[in-house]
Amino acid sequence: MSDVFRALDDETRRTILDELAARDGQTLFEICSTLTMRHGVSSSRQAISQHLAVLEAAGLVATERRGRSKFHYFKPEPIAEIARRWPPGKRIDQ
Amino acid sequence: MSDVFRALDDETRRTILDELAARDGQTLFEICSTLTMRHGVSSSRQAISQHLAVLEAAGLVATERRGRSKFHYFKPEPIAEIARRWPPGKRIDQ
DNA sequence: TTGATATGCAAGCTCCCACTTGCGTATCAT
DNA sequence: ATGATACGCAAGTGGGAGCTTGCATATCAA
Repeated sequence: MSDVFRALDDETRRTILDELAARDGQTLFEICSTLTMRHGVSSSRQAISQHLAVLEAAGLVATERRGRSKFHYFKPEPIAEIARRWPPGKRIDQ
Repeated sequence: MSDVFRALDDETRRTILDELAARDGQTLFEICSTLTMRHGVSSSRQAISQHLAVLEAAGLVATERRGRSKFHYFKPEPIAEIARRWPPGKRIDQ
């Protein structure tokens, strides 16, 4: 559970989640490309790979290997758990 | 916006939010006491004070001064924004 | 098999974050 | 005014996170 918050505490990892939420099932190289093209991110391949490992350990990304490629899928469940931990409607203030 | 994720990436700060969500409007000393009593946390007063400053900068906690006491209130809005950024029902997988 | 592709592992470096420590300030009771 | 209470500021320290670098592994095409 604490891995989720640590994983989300990084701008590059949040951008990766945005990108996977838009186009699911990308490989590492595809993610590296789209991060450089569409978003202004220009990190190395190893950096992105380590970011994906952190996201996977947190349960925010699931992976599937086919051949020499590894496809990545966004899993929104851990984020829904965050919203359930601090629901907005417990108090009546503001 | 990135301050919210950084603020949530700390076990003590998350416990403070839990505590304020349960009993809103506590002072710094009250928070120090309840953290030690109910939860197993035993941080110094200065540490808790700095944690509250981080939470306030992120918009997760609002404060109100009366006399020499400062009362702290939990604001769930930034967390609702997180849930809105990655909604669960965008895809049909899982 | 050879070479290219796609990814993984591990050590080292730098920098930021949480915590401590010491002092300072404002408010209240006596 | 004096002391006690409740909190704030700022410098210093230790540990962890992200990034790089270099090498290793596995898959596919020729």
